[in-house]
Amino acid sequence: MGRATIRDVARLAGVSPSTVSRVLNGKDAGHMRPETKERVLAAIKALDYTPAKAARTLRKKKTGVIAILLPDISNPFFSLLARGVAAVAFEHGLSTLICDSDNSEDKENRYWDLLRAEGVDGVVFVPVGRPDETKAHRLRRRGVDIVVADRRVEGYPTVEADNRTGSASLASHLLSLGYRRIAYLAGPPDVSSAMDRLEGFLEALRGAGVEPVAVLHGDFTYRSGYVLAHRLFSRRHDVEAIVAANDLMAIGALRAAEDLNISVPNQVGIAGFDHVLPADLVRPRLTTVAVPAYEIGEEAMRRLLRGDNSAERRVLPVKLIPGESTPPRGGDSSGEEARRNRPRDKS
Amino acid sequence: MGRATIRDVARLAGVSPSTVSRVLNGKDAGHMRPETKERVLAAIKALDYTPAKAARTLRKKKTGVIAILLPDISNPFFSLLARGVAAVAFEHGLSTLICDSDNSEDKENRYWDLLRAEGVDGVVFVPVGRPDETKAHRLRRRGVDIVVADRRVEGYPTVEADNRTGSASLASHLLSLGYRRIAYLAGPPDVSSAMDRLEGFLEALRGAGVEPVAVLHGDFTYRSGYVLAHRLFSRRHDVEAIVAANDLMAIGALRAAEDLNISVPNQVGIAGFDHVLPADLVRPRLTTVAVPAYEIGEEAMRRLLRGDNSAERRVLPVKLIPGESTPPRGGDSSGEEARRNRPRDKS
DNA sequence: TTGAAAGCGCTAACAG
DNA sequence: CTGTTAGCGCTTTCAA
Repeated sequence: MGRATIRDVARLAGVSPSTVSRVLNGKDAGHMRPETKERVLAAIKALDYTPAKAARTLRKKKTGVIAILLPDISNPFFSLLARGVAAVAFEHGLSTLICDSDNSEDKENRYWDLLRAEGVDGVVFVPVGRPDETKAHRLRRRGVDIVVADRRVEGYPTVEADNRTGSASLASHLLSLGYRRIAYLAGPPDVSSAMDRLEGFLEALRGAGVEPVAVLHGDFTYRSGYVLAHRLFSRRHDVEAIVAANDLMAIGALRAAEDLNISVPNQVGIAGFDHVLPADLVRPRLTTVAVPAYEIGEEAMRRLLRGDNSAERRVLPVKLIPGESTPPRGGDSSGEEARRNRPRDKS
Repeated sequence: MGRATIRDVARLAGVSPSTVSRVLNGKDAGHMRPETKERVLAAIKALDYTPAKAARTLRKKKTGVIAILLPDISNPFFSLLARGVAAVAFEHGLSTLICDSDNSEDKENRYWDLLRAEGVDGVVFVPVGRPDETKAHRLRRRGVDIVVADRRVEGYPTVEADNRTGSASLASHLLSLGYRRIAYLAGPPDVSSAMDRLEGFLEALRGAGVEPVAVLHGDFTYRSGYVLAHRLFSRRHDVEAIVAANDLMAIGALRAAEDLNISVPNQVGIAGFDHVLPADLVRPRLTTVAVPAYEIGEEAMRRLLRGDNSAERRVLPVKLIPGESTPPRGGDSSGEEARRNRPRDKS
């Protein structure tokens, strides 16, 4: 019933606990009689022995556990990122504790306390907003490495996507297709990736002498995309395209248009960011920018393993994915597709 | 640098370690001088002390960690279920270790070993296929509770959805709408929920004297739905409806139809199961059956907390969600919607 | 090449 | 009401 201990194994093998420990830890390099080792191994198998991690942790002050603290595991972008982290961790014999802060800074802070008590060896952190750095700092001071993923936090190693460039290329793409009256549904102002996307977009637009017809801030959820687009459509009737800071918001906008009998892409074009699965499932297929979520997770975990604590930013490239939701429009585009009718619907 | 210990706190507060421990564990019920407690609390704060979990675990033989072992965290159904588990666990001060077996029985088995070493207090288990019960049994023999979620494993407590009834009601729904030539895209034969859905469906069909035109097995992924439907369409041209064992496969079928220029729902109706977010995002909106994934997770975790080890099955109700992907067709339906043209496309 | 002994940080009798 | 003591299961000097 009660699990076997190292002493049980030692007794059965007729050796001392230290010897068993040495076998367990591969500290028998060369200088251990093969026969002794055999006996120990046999005893381990006979008793179905597994070393208690807690005891080992207590001695070594290493838990073999890393955590990933993120805002919402049911968001496909984050679950992909988490998979990337876990895969690399698993390869290196580390366990992954997934902590879902549920988009709440309060819960996030409670998780920091938990992680501290748990004694995790490292944390991949996707902050909810502008994080209360003190919590993270305290852990860090105790020698726990922290790598921030997908977003930026001052003074921390970061692995993120090239949001600025990607967003700029999306803007150029739309401009080249003939879109001019463009509204932007941004993410939360305190999230770096959201702001990078917004700024990259505006910069490219302004570089071409174009001003957005509106910039509204949401919170990256499907719901907020729907609400913002709905509001926008009821206020303005001249929008040619809506660009959202992520795919879920873009899909929300798509649904809002649908509910208002505004045809996409005939009357209005829509684009997103991330290239998560739903962006491909939706019709018209979303024009978006592919962000390598899984790879961001992998790279963040690798930095953790490397103990790379420099505040350096690692930026992964992104890729424009043209979809059917933004067909060519107006006069100056290449226009290989037949022009759709684009009557403007009043109200 | 090195974290403070209980002795440091005791020294600073001028008390013994046991007193600090008592404060920490709320074992001061009534009989502790308030002033003493104050001093301890002050010392704890002054030293920014957090008890080391490893040491506590070593003594109490409880880690305060539960695990959820599942096939794919990036599947929206499972990530929702995981959230339900984690939410209840968090409420009770337990940490959740999410283990993603990546649909591989081998990885699943390696995770069992890890969980054993980790000394988790309980496991919510969504098996990949028909699980190698020996691994789970060994843990169980050590007093670790295991609750199986979403699927059934002989001899284990189970929390699942009423797949059979839900699938039967979906079948009846389609029959009442006038569908007769129906193909079924099933899940893996060794997964109980897949088989329950299949059997419930066939039973209802046969109860009405109808035989399915085909039954093909896939693996619950979007991809397999696409492939199977593609194959089906190229072999038969008389299918009136495709019903898939889950929404992702149904969406795959939707895309296959699209790629073959078969109009949904005009030429063929499509239905799924689960009611995950993508089912609502897709157009036509999918007819499906809502499965309470989050609640399954919550209930599984609650059983774990209760130590309810009986092999009893807890079955949660599901709900038919009619969508636009299966409009009324043929003669015997109520037909509140205008009939669509339904020419059969050859090739 | 192996064993003995000390102790990681905490909790739980048992005293007082 | 509080302190003393004895480990939990493991690793790691230090000796032999």
